[in-house]
Amino acid sequence: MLELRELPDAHILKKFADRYPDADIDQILQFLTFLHVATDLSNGLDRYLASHDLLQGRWWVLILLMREDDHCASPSILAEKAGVSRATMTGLIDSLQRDKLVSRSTSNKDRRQTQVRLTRAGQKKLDDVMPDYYRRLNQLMSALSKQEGDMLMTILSKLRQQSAVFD
Amino acid sequence: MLELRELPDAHILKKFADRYPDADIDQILQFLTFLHVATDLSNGLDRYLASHDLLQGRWWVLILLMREDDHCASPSILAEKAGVSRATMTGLIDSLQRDKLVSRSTSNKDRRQTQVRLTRAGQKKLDDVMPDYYRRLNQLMSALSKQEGDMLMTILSKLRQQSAVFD
DNA sequence: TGCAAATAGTTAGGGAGCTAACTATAATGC
DNA sequence: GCATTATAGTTAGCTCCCTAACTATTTGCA
Repeated sequence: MLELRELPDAHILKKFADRYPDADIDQILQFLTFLHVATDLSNGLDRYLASHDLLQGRWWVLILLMREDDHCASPSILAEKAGVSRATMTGLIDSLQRDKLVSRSTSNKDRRQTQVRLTRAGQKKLDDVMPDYYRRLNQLMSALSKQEGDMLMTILSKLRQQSAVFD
Repeated sequence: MLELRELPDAHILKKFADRYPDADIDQILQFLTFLHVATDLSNGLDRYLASHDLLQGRWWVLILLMREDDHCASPSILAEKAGVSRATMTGLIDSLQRDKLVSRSTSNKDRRQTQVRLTRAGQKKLDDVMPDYYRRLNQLMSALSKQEGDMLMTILSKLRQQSAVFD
């Protein structure tokens, strides 16, 4: 996602609105600011995770595995839940396995399937990362009042319902 | 940014809250949903732009050039305003130049500097892309009332002020 | 039963982002 | 006035994402 360090000022917005009459300045600012702030936060999260030799993709795989009662899942399931392609998941699992945070084994029932398992080192990695992550998240989200938090969820839900507008 | 197709349910959140006492379930859901919706919209925007042979990075360079009165800027300025590294900007300009949407020329005043200029074809590309983009944006943001739009900007501003929490 | 279709995972190749190192030019300062 | 330092841009090599194509295995149906 683009960082968009310079949002348009009034002069520029007018220039675009003149050439493109459908442009609605408030809507443009809301949308671009939304993407801008989300990108900022996402990059910030990645910087924090990088200090623990993780990034969002690898981190999320560990979390998905910890969610499972037996700490196991197949690459396909992980790919689907993480929202990445199976090919990308292969790479993420490769790199986590290299760091011994997960292990791979072939399923006995279906020899096409691989079982990915969270190792003890993987659980320890999460135990290192998560408490501080939650503390930082708490600091971030405490900037919003209870009402604002509720309103944010309402707004996000309405935007999500429109997510096909670009298709 | 991660797509996070499966947000946690109550059972999973409890499991994490038990192991990590600092976890605040509402805050986690707000934050993950925020990143999730933003990623959805960003991916949607990319899909729309891809139908015009653009992605956010290339598209934003064209917009930044159109903002300038003489439709010119240096790679450094463009990199700074787009929020990408100068190296990335070199690649974006290379590919836009290959498609003849921008041109490069060396500045006479400072021979280290390059002038990047929006070509007529580049302007035409924007004229193809922007009206429909604004119409789709209008449809998206019209899901929010005036109050909700204002509240969104307030919330985003508060979150942005906390963007250093992950540092 | 045996062959076609479906499924799981990986590999190959491409795009866009990054940092670090390099080249060319300009500015500064002894 | 020349050497040092700073600046503009590019190149090289990395990550992580993608799609398409490939291999191995299982399923299903004639």
